[in-house]
Amino acid sequence: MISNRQDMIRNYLFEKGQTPVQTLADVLGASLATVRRDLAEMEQAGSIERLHGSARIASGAQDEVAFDARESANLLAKRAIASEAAKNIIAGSTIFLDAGTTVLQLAKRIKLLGMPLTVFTNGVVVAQELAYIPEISVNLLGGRIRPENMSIVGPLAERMIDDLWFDQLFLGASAIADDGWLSSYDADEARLNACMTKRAQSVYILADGDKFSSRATYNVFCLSNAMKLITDVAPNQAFGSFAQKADLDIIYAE
Amino acid sequence: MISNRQDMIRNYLFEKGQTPVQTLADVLGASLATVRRDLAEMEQAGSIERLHGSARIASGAQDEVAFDARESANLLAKRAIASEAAKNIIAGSTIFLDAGTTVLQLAKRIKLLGMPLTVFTNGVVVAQELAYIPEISVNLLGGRIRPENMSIVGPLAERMIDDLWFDQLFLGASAIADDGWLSSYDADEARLNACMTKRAQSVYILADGDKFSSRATYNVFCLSNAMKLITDVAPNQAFGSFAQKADLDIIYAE
DNA sequence: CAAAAACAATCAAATATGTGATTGACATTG
DNA sequence: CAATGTCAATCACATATTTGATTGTTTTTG
Repeated sequence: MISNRQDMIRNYLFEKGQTPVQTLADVLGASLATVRRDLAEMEQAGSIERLHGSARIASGAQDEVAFDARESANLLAKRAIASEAAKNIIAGSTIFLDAGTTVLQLAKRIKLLGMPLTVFTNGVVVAQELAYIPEISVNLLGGRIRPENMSIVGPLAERMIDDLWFDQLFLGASAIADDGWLSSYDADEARLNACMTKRAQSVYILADGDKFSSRATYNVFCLSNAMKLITDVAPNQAFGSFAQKADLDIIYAE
Repeated sequence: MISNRQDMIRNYLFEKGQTPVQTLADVLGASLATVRRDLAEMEQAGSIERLHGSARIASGAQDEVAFDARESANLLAKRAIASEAAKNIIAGSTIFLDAGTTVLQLAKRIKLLGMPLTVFTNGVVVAQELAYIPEISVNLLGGRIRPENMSIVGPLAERMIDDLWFDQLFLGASAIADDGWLSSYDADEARLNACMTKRAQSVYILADGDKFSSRATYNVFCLSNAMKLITDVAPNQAFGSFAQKADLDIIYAE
């Protein structure tokens, strides 16, 4: 249970910020000595910083923890959606995989497919997941790395995508409002996602139930009946009426 | 010693290919049961394939093992060279890091520098190493991923590099012949490396002693006195005379 | 500078893990 | 289909690791 407790410490520090060692020991039901040992290890590994009597997430590791947290959030739903999405992939085609955590699960599914494919992606982790599969040729967009989710964004990436064409695009969503608009927390990412949809034959949006009825800062585009939405639960009334009006193609996983 | 033994199995299978379980048990001095358990784990993890009575490296994992092996080969020398190279980096500059295992060690050193930097690289692992450092802006070249060392190569990468300019370029070398020619095992990588040198103010070549007096298939370029070579041991007679004639700038680490 | 708190180091007990031998089930081969 | 070899599961034993208490030292703070 060692790594488990360290994960708990990480998560606690991430949520509550700087915390006294005593508090951590209380919360975890472990002794001070044990907590201190864990903290020493984690400091060595660079994921936290210790002060006298307390600890906090290392300034550089914030994004890393956040990414891990998002990856495991609603994991079962993401897996189900990914499996459903994978059914639509045909051997020999050229597909684009977005850089979200849901799409990362799709990459893990694709790995098991054993199909020849050409994959483009702007997700560094996605690329790494597929790189060693001999049947799959993996290409990465160029540009600035956005550490929050290890995605590649910026003008260099946008320009590169303009010269490409994909059979299928698999896009994760940060937030989907009831009026059908997708939005993102990062301006560059929103722009890039919008660009992608213009360069693909067919577009799949992957979103678990948590993403509905929420908005992020930057609009990406509005769902249309040219796209397919893959999700795990039936959306609410308000979105449902939009979906019906827009004749939206919704696929339910599991 | 658990992971150690599994590493030994991996390496043995990598060198000798498909091997009976009995042989592995003999070589490792462990019981059949233990070896089988290890094999079961490693199969689960996807790094090997088991047949009846024997095992071999999984077809997809060849490159991964080879990369790990290269990373730990002559590690101390690489670290020393990396430390020496890091001394030349000045805060606020824009540098390019190649995708080799020696340069990966340099990235690990840079991580500890705590300097603001703009880093471009064609090494996915290098990019990942630095991505979470807040002071450092990391940019990745776009293009095809060459799984052998997780580098990005190909025409897309070459085109992208043509629009960029770097203060310093740090280049790893696969092989350095006695006549001063660098060479590489991959055509694309050789081309890309050659391109890089034209886009940088100053060029540093990082090469441990193992790289001297050897040649790979594809020529990259010939060392000149416009470049600096960082290495750990004095090269041999033949190379020495070339270095003197070319007025080569050689920096010795450690 | 003195009191209080936090710390690292050490130790013994508890727990977890790795290990080889044995068994019966399964697969391969002639 | 029979003989051989390979396998996964289980057991008991040995070894490593984790853990909390205790110690003396270091750091902080009033």
